[in-house]
Amino acid sequence: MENFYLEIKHIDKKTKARCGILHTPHGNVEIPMFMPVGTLATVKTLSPEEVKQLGAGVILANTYHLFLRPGEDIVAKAGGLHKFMNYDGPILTDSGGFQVFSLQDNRKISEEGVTFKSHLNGDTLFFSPEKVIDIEEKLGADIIMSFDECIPYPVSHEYAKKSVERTLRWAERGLLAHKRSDQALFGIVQGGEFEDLREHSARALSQMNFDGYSIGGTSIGEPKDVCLRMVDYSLKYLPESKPRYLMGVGSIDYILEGIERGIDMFDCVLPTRIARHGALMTSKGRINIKDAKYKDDFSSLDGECDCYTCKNYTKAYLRHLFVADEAFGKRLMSIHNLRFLIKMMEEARKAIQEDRFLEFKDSMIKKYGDKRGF
RNA sequence: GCGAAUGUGGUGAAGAGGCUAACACAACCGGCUGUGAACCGGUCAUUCGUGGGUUCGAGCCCCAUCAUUCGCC
Repeated sequence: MENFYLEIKHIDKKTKARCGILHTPHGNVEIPMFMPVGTLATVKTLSPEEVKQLGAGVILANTYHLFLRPGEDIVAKAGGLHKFMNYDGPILTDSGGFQVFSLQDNRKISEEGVTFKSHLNGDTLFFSPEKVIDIEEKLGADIIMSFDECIPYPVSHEYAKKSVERTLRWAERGLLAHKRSDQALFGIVQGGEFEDLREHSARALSQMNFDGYSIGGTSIGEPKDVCLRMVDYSLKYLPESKPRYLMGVGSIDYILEGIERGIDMFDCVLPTRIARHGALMTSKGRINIKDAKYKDDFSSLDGECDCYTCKNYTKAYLRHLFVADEAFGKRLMSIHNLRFLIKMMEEARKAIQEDRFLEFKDSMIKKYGDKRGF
């Protein structure tokens, strides 16, 4: 695909961390980046303008959810996702592989695809790699993901192998089915915690010439060292010239570990979800705004933050809004958490440019080291 | 002053003689990682207005007392 490519500007001298620009049909974005999740074609509680103001490069939306409601044909009729949700920046659609994984009890996997039951009304439905690509083409995101099976952890080598092989065949089928030339298609490395399978998956996908590659199957309850091993095994065999996307990772330490290893893109529901539930990422660690100690704390959330929330509101007010279950509170806290992560990415890019990513990472981790991880 | 009803945690209350007083809300504290998620989990009455009695055993039965509410003077 022509108008989609990664321009690597600099690689940190002491690590594999890299920074640069990802060119997409809806604008250029800097990497490494964090992508806010807007499953249902909206980052919950925020307007597209707000998301943009936070400095977010890409918004994620979900094939599975939009297929169920309102349906890809409605979105196509609206003129595609960008018009439908009034966002002119780059959009990425996840394939639904992860959703099918979380539907575990209500699905059946075969060579052809996955039969599953809608979580909305119990309808029996079917996804094949071709069907998913067809939906994603109708949705019209800039980056689309191929349909994969996200295997659980732990899992036997035997099952992981069988699954990886099938996911590779699905990747190939998706690639063949993909017709639109204005959408980048990413392949997804799987293979559980097994080095040989990750290698096989990454090598095989690399030969298929996707526009980018992502690492899937992490952040599903495995210990941190296992997660990082899976990333290492996968990354080793992926082409350096293409964007690399670590799916579903959004905690501060994991993101930094990922960047150090050469990951360019991250997405996660964590910042927005925990914000709606009253947890905030601050330069002093995580805080739960509902704690009684903030009842009369009229200081800002985070003195080092430049977001709208921190510049204009106090902890006491945020706590009040949260306790009173006011929508505005969830919005203010989502703004903050997203800005916090996005700002961290901005600082990480700068650190990479200046060959001091390791120092940056260590100082960040030191700040959070004794606190609970996000 | 007389009559009636009711007294269980911060609140609304279950509980009609038998294990550690249900449940909900509030409060307090956690968690959430390609959003089935404005969700989930934990803690929260050594004690039933008070005092006495009956009973192997009482929040539940009896007596007294206090309080509250309603009705009548």
